[in-house]
Amino acid sequence: MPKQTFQNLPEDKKKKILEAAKNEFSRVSVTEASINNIVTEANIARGSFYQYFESKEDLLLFMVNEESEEVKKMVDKKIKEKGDIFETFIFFYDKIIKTCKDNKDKKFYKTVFANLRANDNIILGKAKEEIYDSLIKNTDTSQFKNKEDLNIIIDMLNAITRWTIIQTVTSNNQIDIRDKFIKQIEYVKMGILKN
Amino acid sequence: MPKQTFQNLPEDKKKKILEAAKNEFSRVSVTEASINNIVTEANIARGSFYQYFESKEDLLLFMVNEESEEVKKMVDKKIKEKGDIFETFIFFYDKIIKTCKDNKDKKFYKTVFANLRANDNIILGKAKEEIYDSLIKNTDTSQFKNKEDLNIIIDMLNAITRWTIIQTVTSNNQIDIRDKFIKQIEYVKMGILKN
DNA sequence: ATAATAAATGACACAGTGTCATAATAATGG
DNA sequence: CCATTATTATGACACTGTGTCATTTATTAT
Repeated sequence: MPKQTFQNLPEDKKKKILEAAKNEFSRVSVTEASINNIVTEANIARGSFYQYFESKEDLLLFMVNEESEEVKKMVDKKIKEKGDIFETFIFFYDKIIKTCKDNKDKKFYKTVFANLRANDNIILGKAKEEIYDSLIKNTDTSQFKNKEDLNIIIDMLNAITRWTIIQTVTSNNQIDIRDKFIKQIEYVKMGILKN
Repeated sequence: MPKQTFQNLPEDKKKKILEAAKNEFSRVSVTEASINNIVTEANIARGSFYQYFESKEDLLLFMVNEESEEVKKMVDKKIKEKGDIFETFIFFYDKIIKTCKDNKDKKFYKTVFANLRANDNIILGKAKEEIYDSLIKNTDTSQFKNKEDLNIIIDMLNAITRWTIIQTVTSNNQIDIRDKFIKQIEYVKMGILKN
């Protein structure tokens, strides 16, 4: 989280810094991002950056967090509606892709997702845990063969959805990919094999 | 691929360089890896590195390639044996994990896998395409509900396996994770829902 | 022995990092 | 109102790293 100093800043200054950061993080991954570029564009001294943030990772996390919270709320609502875990994961996928497409941030989220580490989650920070908990609590397992395996199933759906999101973001024919995704979810529900 | 100059080097010199590189790549991701560290440990001049390799990415790819080829051959053999795509993916998983555990390289593969980009595949280079082709060609789809969806199914299995590998490599209780993986594959085969 | 080819070297110019002592600005209260 | 204290801003500094290239050294072939 950004330091208090940053929080205290006048709105327009904050905005300018975040804008500059967004440009840099749209260009390259966090690791390759240059603090120099950010401070130059934002017209602040190099030292100031370190007054505001622990690191560039800290800054990026902060920028992504807000959106994570948003998605969390919507997913939470969705699962509570019908308890349908499959529908909810498709909804989650659509939500993320929509976020990527929002014109302003187009390149930003694309770059962020494409440069996730193998181990990183799409949803970061505590929002991730909270979504997981909500899914566990609110999923209707009455039609499941085995209710105790809910966590395993969520994990699997997560793996598939995550991979699809990344494919989508780094590709062009996005409709095709979504169709495949829907089919995959169907297979998970009903099985690949006959009988 | 390394330049001819590197290929021409005496074996022990090559070995020393690869050894140094392995240490560095075990420490941090490619992006963070320092060519300086490698040349210092290998006792070669900085300029020499660039006589041998295009970049550190080039070097890492070369180091991983051999293993990729190895895995490719074994997977190819496996799928040709019975045509069982599910069994083959589990076999693939076990193969990769075994590679990671090979004492010498323990940290190396762990670091490599943990630092994959979202979009990178576990198997790199042309070996990846070849495995895919072989799976498509040799899978027995006679029990499938829909033979035409084989590519979609492979994609899904790939997503799940990939995620499991990464979880395994970056975690401790690996047996637990493998068990979950087996269950997930079973669900994919038979479906989560009753009837 | 000499010419030609290949390999090795490290200085160079550049880009980026995080820190820190100091300067500028704002807030507080007597 | 000024003085003191707290907060914010600054950029030089010492580092570590990058890729290049003219030059030196070694090897090979004639």
